[in-house]
Amino acid sequence: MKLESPLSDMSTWREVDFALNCTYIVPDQVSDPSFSLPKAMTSIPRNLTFDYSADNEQVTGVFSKEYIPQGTRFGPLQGDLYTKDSVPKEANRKYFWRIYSAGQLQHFIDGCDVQKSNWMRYVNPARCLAEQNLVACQNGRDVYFYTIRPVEPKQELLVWYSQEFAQRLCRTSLGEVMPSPSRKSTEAKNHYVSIEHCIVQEDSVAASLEIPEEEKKEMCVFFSCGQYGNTPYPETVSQAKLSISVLQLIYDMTHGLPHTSSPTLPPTEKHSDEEHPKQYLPQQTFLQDRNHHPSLPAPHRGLPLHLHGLYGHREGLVSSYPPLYSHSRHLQPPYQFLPPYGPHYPRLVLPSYSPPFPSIIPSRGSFRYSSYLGTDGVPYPPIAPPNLLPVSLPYAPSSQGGLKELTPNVSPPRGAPATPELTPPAKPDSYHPSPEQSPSSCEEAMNLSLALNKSSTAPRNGPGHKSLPYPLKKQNGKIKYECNICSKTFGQLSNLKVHLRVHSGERPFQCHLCKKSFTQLAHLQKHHLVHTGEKPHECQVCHKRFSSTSNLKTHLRLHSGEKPYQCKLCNTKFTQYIHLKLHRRLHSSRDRPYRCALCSQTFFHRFSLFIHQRSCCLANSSSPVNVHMKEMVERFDTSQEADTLTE
DNA sequence: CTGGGGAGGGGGCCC
DNA sequence: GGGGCCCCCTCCCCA
Repeated sequence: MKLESPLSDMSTWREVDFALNCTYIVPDQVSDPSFSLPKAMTSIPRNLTFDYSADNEQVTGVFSKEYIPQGTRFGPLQGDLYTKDSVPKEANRKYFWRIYSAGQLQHFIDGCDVQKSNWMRYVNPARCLAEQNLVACQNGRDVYFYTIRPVEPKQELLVWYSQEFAQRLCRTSLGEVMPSPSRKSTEAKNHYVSIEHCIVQEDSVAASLEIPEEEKKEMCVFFSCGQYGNTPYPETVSQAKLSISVLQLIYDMTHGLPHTSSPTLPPTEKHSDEEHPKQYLPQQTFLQDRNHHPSLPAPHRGLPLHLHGLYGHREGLVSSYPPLYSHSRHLQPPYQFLPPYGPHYPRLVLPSYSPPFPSIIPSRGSFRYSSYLGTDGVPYPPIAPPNLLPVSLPYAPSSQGGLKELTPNVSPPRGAPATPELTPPAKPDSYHPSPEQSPSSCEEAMNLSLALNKSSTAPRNGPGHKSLPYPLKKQNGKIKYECNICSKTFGQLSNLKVHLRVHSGERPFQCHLCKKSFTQLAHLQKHHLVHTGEKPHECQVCHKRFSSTSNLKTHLRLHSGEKPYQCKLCNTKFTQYIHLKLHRRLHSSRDRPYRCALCSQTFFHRFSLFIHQRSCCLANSSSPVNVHMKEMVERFDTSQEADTLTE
């Protein structure tokens, strides 16, 4: 059984890891005030679309219009903000999201009001892992949705909480109310039995684990709640306990039982999704999917919707099967993280994006960090030192509410899995959290700025944060402004501010005609030529006209005969670098002259071989880190920078 | 597969 | 300091 899907790589991520390592940022559409629709409708990004009910009266879900890569961030969620004490009495809590700070509930984001909220309110909760493609994370004080797998065109976006998110909810919602399985009371044992009976039947996964027999049941439950992999056992068990508690709460709530009764979940019934399209599945399907056991049954399809924890009968979502993501400390970067991408996915977050082999890269002025974006423009997954990261992003999407919704839609259960207030906030230590679940780790998840730079003197706030003192550096006697995300420096603050849009996803300049938006006015102005057909730049030789000087310059090479890009293997020359790149693919690996004596891998450049032998060849070749290093070396080897190096 | 054009994005410099 | 202009780079599309 292999657990090497891209998802398995993200399964160990904490919320901060999503913030750090997400590959693409998709900001909301900037609402046009002339639209007669509320922000919740108009803010939807271009690559998404709504699905409507048969009468076109209500939004029933959010679908992708095109392929969306794994590791894409949407958000943040917008809405009214309420503190615990300022929640209006008449508030509809079904769209509440709870925001925590230092383990304490800090405020709610209420997505109910379509004028104040954004499109994310319409994202439906996933019924099982198999269909979940978004994970909700609290980064800073915002909630973002990250794609945890590629989303195919016309696929519905379905979200569920991150592990940490769910744990916060559970911890504060359940408190001491739930029986702790660790007590091994009769009650708890019954609890185990019923859970096992209903959820963990035929589990061959746990059977394959080398854990004490008597504890496999706990593991099974744990697996059923979305956990898997080689998470250290004690931690795993604690997760199982938590999940059991949540399951029980859901069951009790939906059966009108007091929390402490032991559940007897209904027997398996077979219903097709067609018959009950919106019924929500418990986590047995997680077990199947995650562990590649397609043959395993998927019981409990007959469970009523609320039993699956989407929207409780009182208010909002109940977190019934949250723990999708282990918060294991053994974070592995998402090395298989680079699917194809589309034009809507700007390059983004490159935390501390120094070259991968800084100590051995020759110091050349032309060797820019952007080289490591790869020549195909796809950023490498960063190897981010844990103390360097983007925290809260600097620019909140512009909020232009004040519009009227034509077709009000405020009725769950369709809608995002909000985080309702189930019970009064619990005492922090109510269920003996493991070290991983300690308030400190909780704080880490919720207040990234505190968590990440505790030992650093670097500014704790995100770029563009109000209080951000832009880090200054002196280089050759000149003041440089440093980006605290990617450490790139700029001679002028304005340049840094523009640069920060790369990370924030802010695109303040929008084309009135096609609604495309840009980071710089000049780009918008250039773009306008697309619509006007204007071509201001004329070739003096053939009088052909071009919209940009760059394209004219490329064109002029045709007249001059200049072909600056040459293949080192066959000496073929090209006028454009992209052509050389495509050409080079034709050369098979045997054409690469530099071969590693240890692993037989070949390279175009000696220096690549040098890097390879000192970085990844000798290491365990199957480790994700090493796989990533190999990819980096491969990209370097085929990059323009490598060509410019002297032997 | 090659070659040409179109378009977008990042960043430096100057006003 | 902010904005405008310009250049370079990269990628995509298509013949």
